Amino acid sequence: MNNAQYADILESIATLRQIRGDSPFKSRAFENAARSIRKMPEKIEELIDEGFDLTSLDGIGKSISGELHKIHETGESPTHKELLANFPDGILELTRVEGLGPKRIKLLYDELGICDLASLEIAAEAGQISALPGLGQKTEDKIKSEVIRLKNTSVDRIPLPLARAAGESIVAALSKLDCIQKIEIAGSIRRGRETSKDIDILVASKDYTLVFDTFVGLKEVDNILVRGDTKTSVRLKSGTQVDVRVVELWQFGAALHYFTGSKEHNIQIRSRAKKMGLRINEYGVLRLSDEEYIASKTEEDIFGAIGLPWIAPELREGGDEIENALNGKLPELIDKTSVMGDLHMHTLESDGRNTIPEMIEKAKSLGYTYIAITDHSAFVPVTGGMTADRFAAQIEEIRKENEKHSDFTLLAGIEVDILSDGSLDMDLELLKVCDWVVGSIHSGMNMKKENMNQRLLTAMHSGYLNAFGHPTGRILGGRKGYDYDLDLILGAAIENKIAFEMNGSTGRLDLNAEMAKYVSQKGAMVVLGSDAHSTRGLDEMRYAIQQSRRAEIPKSKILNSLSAADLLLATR
DNA sequence: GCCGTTTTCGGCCCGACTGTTTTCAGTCG
Repeated sequence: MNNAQYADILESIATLRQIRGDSPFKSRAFENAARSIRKMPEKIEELIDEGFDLTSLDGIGKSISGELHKIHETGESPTHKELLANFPDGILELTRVEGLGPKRIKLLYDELGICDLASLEIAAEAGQISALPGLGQKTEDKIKSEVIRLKNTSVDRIPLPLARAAGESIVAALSKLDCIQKIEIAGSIRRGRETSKDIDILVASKDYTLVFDTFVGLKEVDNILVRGDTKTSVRLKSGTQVDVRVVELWQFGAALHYFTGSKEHNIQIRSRAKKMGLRINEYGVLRLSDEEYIASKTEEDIFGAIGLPWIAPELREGGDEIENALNGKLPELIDKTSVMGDLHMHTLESDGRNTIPEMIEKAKSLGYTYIAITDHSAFVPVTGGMTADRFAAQIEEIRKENEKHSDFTLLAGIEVDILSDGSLDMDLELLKVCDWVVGSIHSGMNMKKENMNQRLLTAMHSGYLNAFGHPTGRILGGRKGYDYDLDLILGAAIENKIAFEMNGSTGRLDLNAEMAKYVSQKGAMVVLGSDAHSTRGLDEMRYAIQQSRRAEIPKSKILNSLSAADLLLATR
């Protein structure tokens, strides 16, 4: 059983206990433990086998440690089992219904026996819900439309790049208003979580009405969920929820911090403030003794008021970031200026849409001093990949093009297919003379684990690879990824100086932050790549950068933070 | 259930919005 499965059980316990009406603090304890386990790179099973004391982990005490041991031994938690005996399994799906929380779910179950979406729909159609105390016609109508919506949507979370793109389009539209003084995407998108449940946008303006009128009138908007004085939420036609919050300019920093979250980070920050005789809300830091706001304008002010340095949004997940901030142990994070070049991109030579000079021009505008062109090899026909002849010709072309630039280096590279037997889909002599080789899997992804291990080991030991492209093969919200023994392949990669890629392209984010942190801590180098198929695609480097920040990867572990000359030395 | 800049016991963030209420509970982030 992997960490996610342990976390799922703890989360299920948390939700069921809420519905049962237990202390909300006990529920939260299970949620905290679940989150802690989910983002931990070490495998909980191995820790238990090694006799590691789980209570030393964040949010895990004696009781939950005991649960975890029982799950390890028997595959099931007694607490979970007991809860499931009281409530049918399907009751958990009711939490997806907007407007239904634990109290109402319990009421619906106790009074009407509602235990899943199907029985909820029947009761709503029969008018039984509006007859319950505290619930009326509007609630019943809303439930009906929610059931219809949920029947048509299987996923509740959308991949970060899509969420950000949707958010930026709304920001662009609202920014046309003269009354907007400041506008920023907040929430999980700002923190760089790989999927988002909704899009949070913060606005500073004096004309709240105009902002909201414009917002709800946008063509992407399907319907208005709530509209108040300072906050409006809509659902887009795509199904995504967007929340817009408007504050005064002087409150922007406080509001940005509040609206960025995470929820657990905010709880910890506010608890700390409380102990210092302060109260933090979205308007600022309030000194309780005289009810004066002592900080509001910037996030730095908010953190400063409680004796902390500014903490990067990517770190605000309610883990150990506050403790680290206090001890001066916040990791140094890279930013876009740390990335000197992009080492994964495609051109018209395979399935890209732009020429080499066009890619160079865009790369220069991003501040890069080098790029590697890495068109596909021929194995997967749909990519229009290169045969040996074509690759040889492209290397020539790249050498000539490189001559034209004094302040920029164009590297000859390739994204070569790792074939089923682990051999590489290219003339090996050419791999030897080119500058940069990304090895990737694009076929036979469902191979059995043992075979995949052998395939990758063969490739890793070939002596030709510089990087392992999109190393898990997962697609966000889609494909799960290849099955192989990470530690085994990681060892071979380190031995052969092969970097693991953090691929920023839409839908991939592969490696993700958790795995990247793991491989980096184990000693592997990481390379950030856009996997661009057009000049615009080069912008997706920012997702690789942001995930590397979440993973707390130091600059010294990022291969393309080196200059071209040092990169070539390091990969010899 | 967890945890400790005041704590091994007693706290555990804070406010907006809605609907069903005649003053507030429930939900949400």
